[in-house]
Amino acid sequence: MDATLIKGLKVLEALADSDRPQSVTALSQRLDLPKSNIHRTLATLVETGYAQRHEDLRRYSATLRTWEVGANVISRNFLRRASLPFLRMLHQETHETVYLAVADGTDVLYLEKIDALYPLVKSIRIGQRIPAIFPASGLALLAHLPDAEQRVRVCAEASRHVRPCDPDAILDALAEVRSQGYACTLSGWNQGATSIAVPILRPGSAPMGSIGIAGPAERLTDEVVAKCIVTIRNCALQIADLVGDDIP
Amino acid sequence: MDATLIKGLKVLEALADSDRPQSVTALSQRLDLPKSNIHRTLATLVETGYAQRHEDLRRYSATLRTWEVGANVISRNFLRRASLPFLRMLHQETHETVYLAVADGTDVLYLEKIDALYPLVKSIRIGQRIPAIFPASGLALLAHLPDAEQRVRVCAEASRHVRPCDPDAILDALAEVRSQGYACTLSGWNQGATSIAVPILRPGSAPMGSIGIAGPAERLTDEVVAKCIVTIRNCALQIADLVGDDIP
DNA sequence: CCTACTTGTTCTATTATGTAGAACATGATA
DNA sequence: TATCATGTTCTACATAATAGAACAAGTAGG
Repeated sequence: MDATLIKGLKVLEALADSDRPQSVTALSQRLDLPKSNIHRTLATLVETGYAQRHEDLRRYSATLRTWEVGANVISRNFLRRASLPFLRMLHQETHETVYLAVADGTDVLYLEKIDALYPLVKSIRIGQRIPAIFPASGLALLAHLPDAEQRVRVCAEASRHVRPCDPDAILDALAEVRSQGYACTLSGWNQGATSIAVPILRPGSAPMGSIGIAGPAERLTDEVVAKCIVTIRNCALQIADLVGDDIP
Repeated sequence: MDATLIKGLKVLEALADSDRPQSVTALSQRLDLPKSNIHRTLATLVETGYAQRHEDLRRYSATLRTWEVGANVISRNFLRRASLPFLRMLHQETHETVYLAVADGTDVLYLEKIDALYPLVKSIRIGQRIPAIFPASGLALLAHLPDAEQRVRVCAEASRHVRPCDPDAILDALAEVRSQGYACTLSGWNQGATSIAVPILRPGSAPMGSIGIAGPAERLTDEVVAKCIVTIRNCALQIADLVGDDIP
């Protein structure tokens, strides 16, 4: 129900992840909706300040309005607020890229990141969504789910990819991640990048998020990693305490 | 037109700037819409992932979905991307809070900020909107508008406030800001905070944005300020060059 | 324990409102 | 100039959203 609202949001999403302004017909084809429909929806979005017309009057793009509303939401996110000082500390100590991620369905969503002075070539982006089975941040989160839930999510996601990703292999890896308390991908998602992630755990419920560090394999040697893990784990514990106090 | 879409966006906005989850009736009163209307709109927002129900099933709040879509928009914003390295540099050199703002109607919108180690008590927030006539960032932007436009915006905004803000006094201040090339508020918006802002100018069109620095008056003495202005102005020039190359 | 009150949900008649498809306008391309 | 693609407007139509009330389910107070 509320088809108009759904369509409007879809149009907005389409505009938001387009590199260039979109024409009515382009959107019409992409969303499989009649042109007249898109036309009116865009008029409404322009009127409400969520979209704007390009100078040539033929193309439309998203304004910063969506971002502004979204910034409101994230600014109240308690996990992120609690984690920020620890991310800063972690960055200060390691000088590498550090991040905070949460689980969202079978994906991870990156809530915050502080880049190293020389950031990775293919670095993650704040607000980015990645299938949880690939990055360290995702593995750390999946590892501490109840077994049944874990299996469901891994299988659901693995089946979507053509790449060799055997569910059982992933589940085995997750078992190890759980026992050692952290996840480490050597060059899984980013080539040449090592990434370590530690879950933020609250006893008796699903992990709230994960924090971690990423950097080039040359800098993140075994010794460095070993040292980092202690620090990161410490941060995760403190964050969990902070959040636990406030959200029972 | 598209009343449903407008209502849906309004409900989403209302959720996004609520500290706590909102009930159907609360939203109904706040937006002056029938309960049944809100009820259905919320159901749609939940279905599309933009809102979620609280555990008690009686209250609703915004999910991170809006933020995620908005993050997509801001990540493509060229001014912000061009400015980021300079903001980092500025922060490295001064160790104070630095920011990037753009004009939006009679307001300024803060696109980016890097906090000092000990941030101001009442610091600005990324995504925050403030009447342009108050902060240094806004004055720097207003100062370089055509006179007519400037007058319109200042008067429009000044009339909305009960506080003593005489349009003519502001316009005089703006003339000075324009001639000296930067804006400086000693304790205008934040008490005890000094803020300096420099416009990012492109010849022949409205200023694209402003960058600046903010810190406690004790640290930002006259000498420090004088030194900062040179650096900031330099950054602004380089950003303008960068953006000018790409967006003709 | 019962009564009032608030709040969420469902129902229904009504009509407005958005829909689809085509026709029209516009401007670019060859 | 003719053709094509694309944006815009129109219109008859039926769907889909509306408002208001009625109903259900808790809550608080006496």
